[in-house]
Amino acid sequence: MPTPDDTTAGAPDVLPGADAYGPVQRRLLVSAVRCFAANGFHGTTTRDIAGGAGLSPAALYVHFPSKELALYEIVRLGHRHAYDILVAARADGPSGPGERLAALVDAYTRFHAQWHVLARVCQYDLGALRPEHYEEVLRTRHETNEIFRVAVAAGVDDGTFDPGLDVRRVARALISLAIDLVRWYRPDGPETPEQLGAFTAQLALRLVARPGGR
Amino acid sequence: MPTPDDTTAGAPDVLPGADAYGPVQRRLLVSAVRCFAANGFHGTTTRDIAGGAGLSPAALYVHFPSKELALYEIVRLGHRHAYDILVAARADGPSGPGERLAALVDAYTRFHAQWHVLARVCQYDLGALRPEHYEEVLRTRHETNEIFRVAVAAGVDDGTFDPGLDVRRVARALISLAIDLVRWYRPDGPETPEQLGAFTAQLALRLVARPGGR
DNA sequence: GTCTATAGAAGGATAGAC
DNA sequence: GTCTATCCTTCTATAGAC
Repeated sequence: MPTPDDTTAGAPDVLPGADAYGPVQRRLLVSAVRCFAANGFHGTTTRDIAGGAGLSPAALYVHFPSKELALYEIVRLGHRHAYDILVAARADGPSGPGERLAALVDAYTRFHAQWHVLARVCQYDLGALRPEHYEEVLRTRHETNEIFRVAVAAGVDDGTFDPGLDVRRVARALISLAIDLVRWYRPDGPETPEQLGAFTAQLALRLVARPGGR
Repeated sequence: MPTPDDTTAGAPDVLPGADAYGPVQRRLLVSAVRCFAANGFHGTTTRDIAGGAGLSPAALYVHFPSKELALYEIVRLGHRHAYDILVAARADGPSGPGERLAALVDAYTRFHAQWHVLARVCQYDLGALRPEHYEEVLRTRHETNEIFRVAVAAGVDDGTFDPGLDVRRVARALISLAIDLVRWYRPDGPETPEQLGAFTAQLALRLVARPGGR
């Protein structure tokens, strides 16, 4: 669906929901995401960002009041998109706690693989946000994590999962499995996002399974 | 064992094996680890590092030829220490594949929690290393990961673990569980490194268990 | 080995022409 | 909205006194 042509009009492969921006803003955000992912916020200059979008250094400030606000826009977009994907996965079709949890882990893992450039920025550069922006992002993260905790708790409560599970810790582990891949995932590797999602979902079901059950 | 007194002589709580350095180098490295962990390599100035050690900006260059080499020293120390801990855990006592894998995951998790400030730098700031230093660190990481792959394979081969396991992917998942905690672990939280290690080791055994077995 | 002082380069952000 | 030019700050690293 997305074309790699980010010079003209295509929605680039590092920015979901890029349609919400004008073409120049979009090019700047795409350039910023790539720069931040490669060198971190503090390792990226405003000249890098503008240059990557084919603009002069000053042009950045026509579209964003500061480098930090460009980062905030990116991080907000990424977190919002991840949240939306989980909500959609949760609503998808009627199913029991196992299927539902597997769908969530699958979707969350696929998200981090498919948008790994953006996801990397969302995980590694949070500390560069100003305190008020950081707090706002943390709120979204909390809601996202809560989806997993509720999904694990549902299976524990109705007896589908191991009743002895520590819900918060298990949910945290599932989130770790999905997120940590931004540290090592490369799109030219042997695994597709779909394969990674399916495998991680399998692991999730192993983690919550009843001891003797199958 | 370590005292929080890093002004005079104590081995500080962010630098294992600090005895290998002189007192001033040690103070500089401790300051650098804390700064890098808090703000990243590019977000840290040489003044921050020197100031944190109670020295003038120029003093850093008496002990390290550049900021990057101070980072390299830190990252090398952290990776070496993690590797040593795994080798020690692997050698500890006679046991089957399950006990051995649990011991590895336990030790690796405890390491990342106990030395979370250092571990954070080792995970987040690798990209700031010069290429030749980065390559060297990658070699150590490969050896570390190999320990987990061998431990998983041993249990698969002798039938203790699920024979259908994908060894590389499962080992990678176990490593993810241990490493990802540097992203969220805080020492003032409700869990001790020991509790985290024990819990993650439990999860590891669930991941490798035979489908029907207990 | 530590300091003060500073060189020399690069960074974030702005001014003003077009 | 984009450009060139530049302000002013901050940065890494060095010079030279003590």
